[in-house]
Amino acid sequence: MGSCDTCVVRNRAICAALDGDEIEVLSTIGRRKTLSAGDPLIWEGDDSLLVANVIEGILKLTNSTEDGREQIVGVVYPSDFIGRPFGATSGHSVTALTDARVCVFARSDFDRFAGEHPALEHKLLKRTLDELDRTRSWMLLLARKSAEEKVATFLLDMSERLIDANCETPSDGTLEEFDLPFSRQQIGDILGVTIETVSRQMTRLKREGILDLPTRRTVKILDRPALEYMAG
Amino acid sequence: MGSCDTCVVRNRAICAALDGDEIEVLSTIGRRKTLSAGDPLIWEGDDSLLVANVIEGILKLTNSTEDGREQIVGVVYPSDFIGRPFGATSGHSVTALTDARVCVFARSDFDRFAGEHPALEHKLLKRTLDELDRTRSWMLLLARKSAEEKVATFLLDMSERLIDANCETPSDGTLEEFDLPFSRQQIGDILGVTIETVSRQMTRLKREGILDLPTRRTVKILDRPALEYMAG
DNA sequence: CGCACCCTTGATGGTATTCAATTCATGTGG
DNA sequence: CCACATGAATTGAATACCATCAAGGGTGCG
Repeated sequence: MGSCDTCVVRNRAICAALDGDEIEVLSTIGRRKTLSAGDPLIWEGDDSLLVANVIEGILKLTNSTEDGREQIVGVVYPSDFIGRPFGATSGHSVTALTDARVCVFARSDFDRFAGEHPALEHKLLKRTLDELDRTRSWMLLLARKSAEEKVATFLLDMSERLIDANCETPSDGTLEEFDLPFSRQQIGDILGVTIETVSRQMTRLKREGILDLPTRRTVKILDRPALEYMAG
Repeated sequence: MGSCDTCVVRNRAICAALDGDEIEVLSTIGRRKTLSAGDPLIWEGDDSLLVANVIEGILKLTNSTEDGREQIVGVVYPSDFIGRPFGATSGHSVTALTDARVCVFARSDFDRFAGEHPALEHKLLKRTLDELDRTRSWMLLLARKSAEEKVATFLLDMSERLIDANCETPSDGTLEEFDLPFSRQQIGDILGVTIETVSRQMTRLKREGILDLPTRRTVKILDRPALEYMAG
């Protein structure tokens, strides 16, 4: 039932393309779903049965080899879109990293609705193009950067991404202290290195006075220029 | 001028979404452009001024670090779409790998036209979603696979991609002998390894009787199951 | 024929992985 | 409240893999 009126991402998600009447219809085909950290939503290779908008929380998209090596190929935040419309199967798994709430649609329902609402498809297209650009830039990091550069790039990337999420954002637009929403293992899975390598690079950055690590999840950037230099 | 009537990719490119009258209009805003192997079309970071359809030839999309390391983040074939509509800047360079012909549009013209033709945007959206899936799968290869697995995966991928291009395709849908459209250096840039590593893996595959390499550009798969096993 | 370019092959070294042990944080029950 | 268990993170040592550096081969083209 229509809870779109109170939806916190109503104006940031692709739904923003719709007017009051249209959103009313969309709300009849979608439903809220709550996930606990670690819960899977979609499995790699499965039939593409559902798509969703993220309302709250963080989820990972992963690809795996048969022998169990895993790579995080994307991370989605509130207002981001999940799933594979207009396609038979999902190319990757989707799993909640934190407790999360999503707004799910049966793919067939969504496909039909989208076909009738070009403005919605337009927003989805822009989002997908952005995501493709971001993904391609990340390929350079995965394929060519050293572990040091990877970790430095990752930390700078996080300090940007978490600005919205953090209400105490300073006006100059940089966030020097924040809590990582990822474990060391997950950071490794994002960067394509082992947990030990992540750990060693982090402690080195701390030892060199570029970072402070008050707790395992907290990062404080002390020397941003140096970090940017290391990012390559 | 309207050369769409004779365009060889008319029914495969996104233009297939348009009827006769519409294609007439589109043809007035697009123009053919011929590229020689090595010619750049778009530079990474530049303002996004043009988009294009590939008519003939193969082009690479690349990202580079400041110190000159290059990664091929995508390869486009005839009927594929190039460029960044609805966006300010291009995230990657586009360069012809072979002699090529493309159909270019000023981005602003294309954006306007696309906005008025939802069917075109729909096709573009599907293409972009496909490309995003492919790109994400490639991330697993770049980040986690060994050089051996990378080369094996690459060769299998090529044997699939080149089926269309090759008219003598056998009915069973596998292509066991083909010419690589890439130099060893370019293969390295695609796989995120050095040219020497590519060379060593190729000769090893030959020595083990899995491949034959009659010329530098020609590959003949002798033992596909073994190659698939190596691909991981 | 000779030059240029691409590719191959060899020797060496560096970086990240792997395996292993220890420390640290968190939560549970006595 | 503290001992203890559990899982995460760190640290260390040894190894493997790939990059780098360097030289030589082959192919095609003027």
